[in-house]
This record gives sequence, C-alpha cells and structure tokens, in this order.
Amino acid sequence: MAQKPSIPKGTRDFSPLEMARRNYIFDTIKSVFSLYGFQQIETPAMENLSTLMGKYGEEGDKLLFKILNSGDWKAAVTHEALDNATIGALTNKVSEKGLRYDLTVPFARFVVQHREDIQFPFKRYQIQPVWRADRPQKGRYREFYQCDVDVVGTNSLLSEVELIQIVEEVYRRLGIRVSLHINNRKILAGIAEVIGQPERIIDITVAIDKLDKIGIDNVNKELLDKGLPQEAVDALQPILNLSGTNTEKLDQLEQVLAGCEVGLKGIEELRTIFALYAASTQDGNLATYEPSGLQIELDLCLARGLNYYTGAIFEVKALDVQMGSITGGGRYDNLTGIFGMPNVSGVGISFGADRIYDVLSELNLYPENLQSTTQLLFATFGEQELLYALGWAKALREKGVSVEVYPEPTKMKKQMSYADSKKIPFVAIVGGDEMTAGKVMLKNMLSGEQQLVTLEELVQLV
RNA sequence: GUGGUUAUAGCUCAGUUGGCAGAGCAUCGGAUUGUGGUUCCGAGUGUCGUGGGUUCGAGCCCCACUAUCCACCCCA
Repeated sequence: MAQKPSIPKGTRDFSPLEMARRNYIFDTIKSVFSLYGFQQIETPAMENLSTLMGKYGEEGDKLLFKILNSGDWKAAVTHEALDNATIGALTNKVSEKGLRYDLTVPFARFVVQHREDIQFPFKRYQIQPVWRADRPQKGRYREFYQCDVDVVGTNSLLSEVELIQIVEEVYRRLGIRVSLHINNRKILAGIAEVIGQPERIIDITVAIDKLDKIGIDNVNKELLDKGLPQEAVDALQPILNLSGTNTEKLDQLEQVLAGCEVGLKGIEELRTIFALYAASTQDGNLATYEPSGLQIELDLCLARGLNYYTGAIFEVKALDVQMGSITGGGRYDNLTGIFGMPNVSGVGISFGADRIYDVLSELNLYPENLQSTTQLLFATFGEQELLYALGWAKALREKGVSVEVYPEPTKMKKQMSYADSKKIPFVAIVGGDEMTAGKVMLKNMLSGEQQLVTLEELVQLV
C-alpha cells in the first residue's frame, strides 16, 4: 500500500473512458471555435520567468511553478546571498523558466514575437494544460486544461458578442444550462472614482466580488477593515443594491455615474454589446436587451482577479451544479504592451475543460456511445485460425473498419468477455469449420444473433 | 499561507466498551471441452498510511510525521 507509486498532488491520470469523455468536450469546443474562424496554435509548457512574472498579481507569482536551472545551479548562490537575499531574489538566481500559468499571457508573448507573420485581427484558440501551485480542492487542480479563444487587434465589440455566442453554442451542444455574468472594468473604475477612492479599485472589487457569498454586511465590514472611509462605503450601497433587468440596472447606474467619463464609457460598451447580441438572435428584441437564447446577467459584483482586464469581463456558471466558474474572460487593452507592442486590444475567454468534465459527470450528460472504437473482434480457436483471421483483419482495415484480433486462441469465454467489456459490437468466430468453408461466424453482440458469412458479406454487415 | 476531514483487500467502505481482519463490487475458477452480457456454486488477497507511546492485549486510545479530501485566500 504505502509503496504504491503515485502522482503529484493535484494531478490526474486519465483512463480510456475519461479520455473519450474529455475528447468529447474538446471536440465540441473546437468545432464551435472553428465555426467562428478561430485557428489553433500551441505554445511551450515552459516560458521564461520574465514572461510570466508580474502578470498575475502578487498571488499569481506565488502560484507559478518554477523550474530549477539545469547544471550547476548551486554555483550562482553564494553563502551571503543564501543568508541575506529575499526568496524572490534567490529564486531568480536558480530558476529562469516556469510552467505557464494560463494561456493568455503566453499568447500575448506569441503575438508580439510573431507580429510580422500575423494578420490582424488575429483569431486564435489554444487548448493546452496550465499549471498552478495551488492547494487542490473540488474543481481545482494543479494541472488542468484551458480552452482559450481570443481575438486581438480590434476594438470592435462585435468580438465580445462572438464570444458570447460561442459560449451559448458550446453549452447548448454539451447540454449544460448556464448563466453568463457580465460586467465591465470601466464601470468598476467609475464606481471607485465616484465614491472618491479611485486608487482602491482592487480592494473594492475583491470585496464586492464576494457579495453573494458572504452577504452585504460582511462586504461592508471587509471594506472598512481595508481602511475605506465610512462615507465611501455608504456611497457604495446604492450600487450594490441595484436591481431589475439589465437595462434597468444600466439606467440606474447611469444616474449614479453621471459625470464620470470612464464609468459612462463602460455603460455604453455594455449597452452596445447587449444590443448587438440581441440583434444577432432571431427573436432578439432591441428594446429590452433581454435576448432569449442565453441567460445573460449584468453582475456588478463580478470582478475577476487577473488585473490585465480593462473592458468587458465575463464569467459563466453552471445552473444545476455547485461549482466555481467554468468559463471566464474579458477584454484587455494593453497586454501586449508589457512585451513592447502597445495599442493592441484583445478580448478572450477560457473554457475550463476539467470543470466542465466534472459538471457533465455530476449531471450524467455524456452521450452513451463514446467509448467503443473497435467495430469487430476476431475470436479464434487455434494458431491456424489466428493466421486466417489476420488476413481477414487486414482486408477489413483496408475498407476502413476498426478491427482487433484477439492475440491468442484462448478459451472462447475469455475472448467473448473481452469483446463485451470493450463494448465491441461484432465478434467474428473462427474455427476449423469456418476456415474450411472460407467464412467466419459473425455474432452480433447486442442481439446475440449469429450467421456464417463471407468476407464480402462481412464488409456489408459491420 | 490558514482551518478542518479522512487513511482497513484491486475499488467502495463496515469494524460495537480495546479481545481471532469483515462485506459488497471487481478479479479468477467451475456449472457450460465452440459463445459474452443475466443466473448459480466456489476461491484468493491485507506491513489496518508511517514511526513512536499507553496496555496483559491496539484497526480502535495518545503523540509526531506523511498522504488525502474539503473549506478559506485566490481562481478554470
């Protein structure tokens, strides 16, 4: 028991069944991405630490997996440094690479590095694992897959709308009922400005992000604990208590944020996004901005931690399962600026494949027939029959049929059990009589019926 | 980083006041020497997470460690 091999905390093996289900998710997502003209890229698992550090805030830097330098990494560390240097400074000496933390920052690096070869607007998707040195728990892993779609090089809000449509279509195909929460960083900035605390935007958003979890009283308490003046907290109350339809909320907000340029800009952006989305749905109603397709909710409590977002931000939650967000993203106006390429706006979202997997599992929403790949198994009674089956198998494979030959002529019961456990729909039994007749006994594993058939008949039947 | 949970057969878990180590599922064999899924019969498997302590005696009580899951922080 204790000596059994294991894998690192927060990582997982995937069995054939799990892979079949994961591929179902990936294939569904990919096919929707393609419908909107996004093309796939990949980037390396490891990036230079200089690329990753400082992009995810203080917390993010701590959660980066860092790779120890190859060779004599110890040479760079003097006794003096060991005693005096900070952890960060010491880390820089012994590690210059790290595992990617998400796909967005490597993508920004990709865009800047390959800018000469890229036609803008650039629409790419990327499905790869990312790593975070987090403490694992439900729906949280140290290695997990993200499915990112981003479009960079355009300010058009049509991109936001396309992403919303993609969300809608992916979850429609997967059969998951979801709600999409939307907000805008500019509105959050406007709120901070209006209550007179523009530089406290991060503390404010982090606190109100918890509103539906811990309640308004605790949010207020946390804001006061963080050192916000009572007047500012009081000024915030009408904003936290907004209600009604999205349109009504925006109207109320417009009053509150009157005269605040950045806040009004955010409101205008959301109005445009709602209008464009409504226009894109067949029964859309421009007057109400309440399209029927997907439940979209303006949620001022939505903040999102990654601090490179500057415009609209999204988060998607499953309605029928208790789980963190399964998709999230937003617009970032200047992510490439960090890498020396300013004025390239981008917007993107990320589907959390592993959480989607957990949601589908809990709701039992996987299609039945995901697993079987083999169409026909040859079961044989002896060495001669085995060779005979080999020839047939080759012929069938040339016709595009997935065929297995049971590798040894053991007891029929064992060979049948194998077919059964792999859900192989047909078994061709080969014995002396069949060989003499130049046929095989084809058994339908579902109905139990069997018949003697020639190769030509076999091709027709399976 | 903080708090809690759990750790017993391949898997899921029982195990009473401290007194012989258990069940279901899975696996294997047989009923059925050319036929799976259903049924019946039979069989095997344990460093009770690791190390120490208390006790005549510890799976059970105490301590430490490790792993695990859950919650917080943060996030997909």
